[in-house]
Amino acid sequence: MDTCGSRSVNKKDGAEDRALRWTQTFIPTLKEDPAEAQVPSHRLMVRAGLIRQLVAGAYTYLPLGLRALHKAIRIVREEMDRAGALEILMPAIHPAELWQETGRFADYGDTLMKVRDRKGALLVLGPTHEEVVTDLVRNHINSYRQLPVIFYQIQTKFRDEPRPRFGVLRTREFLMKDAYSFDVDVPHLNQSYERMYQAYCRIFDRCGLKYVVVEAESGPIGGEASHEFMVLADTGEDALVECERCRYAANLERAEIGEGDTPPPALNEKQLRKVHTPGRSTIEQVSGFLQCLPQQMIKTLIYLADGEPVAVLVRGDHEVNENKLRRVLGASRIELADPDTIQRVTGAPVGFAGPTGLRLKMLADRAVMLISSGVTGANEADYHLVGVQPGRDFQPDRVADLRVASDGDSCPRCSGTLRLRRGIEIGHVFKLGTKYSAKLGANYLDEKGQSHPIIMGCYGIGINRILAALIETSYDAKGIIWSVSLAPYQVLVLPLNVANAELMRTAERIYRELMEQGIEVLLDDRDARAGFKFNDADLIGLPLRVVIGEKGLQRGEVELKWRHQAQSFTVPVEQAASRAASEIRSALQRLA
RNA sequence: CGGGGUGUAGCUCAGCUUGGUUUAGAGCGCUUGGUUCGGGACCAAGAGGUCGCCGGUUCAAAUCCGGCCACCCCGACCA
Repeated sequence: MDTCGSRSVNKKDGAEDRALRWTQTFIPTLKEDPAEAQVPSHRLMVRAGLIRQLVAGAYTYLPLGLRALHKAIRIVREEMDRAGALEILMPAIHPAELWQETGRFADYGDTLMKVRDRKGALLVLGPTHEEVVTDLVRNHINSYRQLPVIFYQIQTKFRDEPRPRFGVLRTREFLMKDAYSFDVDVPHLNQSYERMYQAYCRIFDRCGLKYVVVEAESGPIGGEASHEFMVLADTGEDALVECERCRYAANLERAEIGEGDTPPPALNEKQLRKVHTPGRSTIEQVSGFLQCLPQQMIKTLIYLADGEPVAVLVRGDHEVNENKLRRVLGASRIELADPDTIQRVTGAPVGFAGPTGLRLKMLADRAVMLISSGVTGANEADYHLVGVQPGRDFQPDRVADLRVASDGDSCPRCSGTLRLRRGIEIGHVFKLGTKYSAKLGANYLDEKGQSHPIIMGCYGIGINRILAALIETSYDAKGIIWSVSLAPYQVLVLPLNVANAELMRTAERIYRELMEQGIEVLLDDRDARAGFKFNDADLIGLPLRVVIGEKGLQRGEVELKWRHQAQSFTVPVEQAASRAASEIRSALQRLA
């Protein structure tokens, strides 16, 4: 590109600091909110000139956004290296056959992006890389002497999401740090896992994020244990619970519930009695019709566990947690039964099933057993039973924690209370075990020459989400409030009047001195009014602002202001750069 | 995939119901000149649009009808 063309208005600028002068870089700020942006991070990232959308779920990172992204990448890379993980770079295009080997070609379904090459061969755009690393390892690692090893990469992933949304929070193309550990046995896996877990804590601490670590379901990736790193935000897509008293926290998909359920008020019905409830099949309809509370009702759901029908009882105001159900039953596949099956096993249409007289394997949530007199379906169309007493009128085969936790439930670990929160998932660590190594034949030979599948773990971080999550939790009415560690630049030098030569000389000097001290600085050399520049400064949210104005200069002073603080302070001109530099250094120190 | 919404200038939107005085508009942004200059200034003159695409109705379509596409929202789904 020709840099000497029409844009070189400021002739004194060399190419070397182009990115450091506002007039020479590209920061397209917007005064108005973009119509499509719903959440704060999306709105502000667009308005502050960090990103622009190309299609649904794919964004261009502009210079400011890219700088912040690079900051996050750098922190992640430093901590991965420090934890002893080895950086590699795997391809984004994978042969479909590799995915068919593990069965995930089918499991991933439409989320997998597929392309055909010129020969007609089917390729997959990698949504994650278990298959590819495991293929690498099976071909090149075969001895216990080569273990343990952790590989990681920072690479673009592709997932054809059913619904990309919330700006950079859920996209079809995104940057992910994915790491994979390989160990000889579970104790060693646990060590690798712990190492990654600690590295994640350091990464997110350094980013300045406030996060909680929650116990999580491992999802379709499989495995036995997993934790998610969540940034609490009302706009987050994930629901989780957090104990008010102890450190217990879990994704809602996983959250256990303590035994402290309080029984609902008893009905006035002591005897079992059949009542006519024409056309009332939902909890809402029946409780309204019979003038009872939903929590006095017993909801009877017929599930198919690996094809076998089972009855699952929960209180009317509760929901079944299918993950818990699957685990309790030891089943691999759980689904709600179809209407035909329900008619066949209960003798009634959907909405009238009940435990009394039901000849089926029956599981009940603990809260159900505390109902002293309840309402439930009569296994007969248009009839319900009232005065139902667990133990007397039915006896489940098993009582367990089967429901989705809700706000106010008791903590499974202490006597505290669980609170429902929303969060943004920024990192996830899993113990995979041998799921992939067994399928792909990634084995090692032990000291005795015996072959075993390698024990794996996998560890992901959504790099783009780090930025979005930070902004989502750190902004005000004026704009973004960056942490020092992720900010695209650390200091903004803002001369108020670029036409004043002496003032500009001072600004340039402070700017040079800051650069010499290794501080990342942006000089707002635009010929614009003060208010305009202040508003843009607040919008892009650089941590420290140095304002050089005529009045201050007459007193020999410049103004320093932290973006996150309301008050500014003045320092003598000659100390401005060193003071700003030391402020930044100590702020960085606090995050390290 | 189901339901809803929106596509008009770089951005935010009006105009569409009731087709023709609209030669397609406003504000912001952009260009030029001037006045201003510590919290999104003012005046003047400009540049910028196949009204998402294709077809239909009509003497006449941004406006009515049909189809398609894109984007957004709710749900389902999902790291």
